[in-house]
Amino acid sequence: MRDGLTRNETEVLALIRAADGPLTAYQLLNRMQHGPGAVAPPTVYRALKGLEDAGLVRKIETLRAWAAVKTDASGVVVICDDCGTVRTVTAPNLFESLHQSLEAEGFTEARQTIEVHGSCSDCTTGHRA
Amino acid sequence: MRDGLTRNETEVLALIRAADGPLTAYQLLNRMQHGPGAVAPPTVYRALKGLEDAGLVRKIETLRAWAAVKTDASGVVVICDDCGTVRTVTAPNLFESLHQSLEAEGFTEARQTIEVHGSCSDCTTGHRA
DNA sequence: TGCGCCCTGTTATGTTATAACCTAGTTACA
DNA sequence: TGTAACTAGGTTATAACATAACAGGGCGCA
Repeated sequence: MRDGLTRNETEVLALIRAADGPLTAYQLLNRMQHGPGAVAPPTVYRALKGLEDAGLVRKIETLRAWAAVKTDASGVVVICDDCGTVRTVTAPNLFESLHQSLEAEGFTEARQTIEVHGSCSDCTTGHRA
Repeated sequence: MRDGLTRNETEVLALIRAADGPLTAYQLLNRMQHGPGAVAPPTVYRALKGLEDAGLVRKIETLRAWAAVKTDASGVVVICDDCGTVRTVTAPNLFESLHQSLEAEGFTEARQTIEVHGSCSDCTTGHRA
């Protein structure tokens, strides 16, 4: 039974939360190496695994990077390719619709990955170049 | 203007179509090396890029593997974790629902990745262990 | 004290993907 | 014919991502 985060998990979570967008495992590794002590890839990946199991962090498959997005949210992951931010957008109908389509095929879903790339409202309306 | 497939593209497409499930780039590489001539990773990746641009194959992000699935199909990618097969399931309502949710957020979609893992009807009904 | 468990460190390696540069064939056209 | 422009492909090297396997230390507890 796990009731808290380990030292490495805490550090990784803090780094991800402090970042503007998702971070790759090796970006995390670099940042951790600026502190004291040696850090190797397995340290980062173990922490990410723990955080993912705890539902605190999620891997963005299309970016091979990790974001502080709740995994239990019934939302799709939305990635702005201009500013790099990642959010979830709730789309309850979507999951219902998906489930129905799959059920009709006799397919039993275990997990979905739904990631949408595009441009967020801030970037579209020209807040940035 | 491209009006046909190159030699490497033809070979890669044939290998993917002949396979039961998706193949990784390095599985393709191995199979191509059984033929005459040297083959290196860029050869495979270039061919995959061409086939993807032509809409003939698609990368399954969650598997880091490639399948002969049309990219223009308005369907979600469905992967059976038991037998490894990949198909698309059409879910027109889903894309409509997704588009509406994103529009409401002011998000302009460029491309979606929707992959569902689970168990297909054949495997669920016990045709296999 | 001794055992098991969890977390961490360490070394090495496996896997996936691309950069950069070079060569050959084809076409277009002055 | 000569050559510029383009496309495909080959080659070398390396970048980027991920995990296997083993060792040690701290802690709870019989």
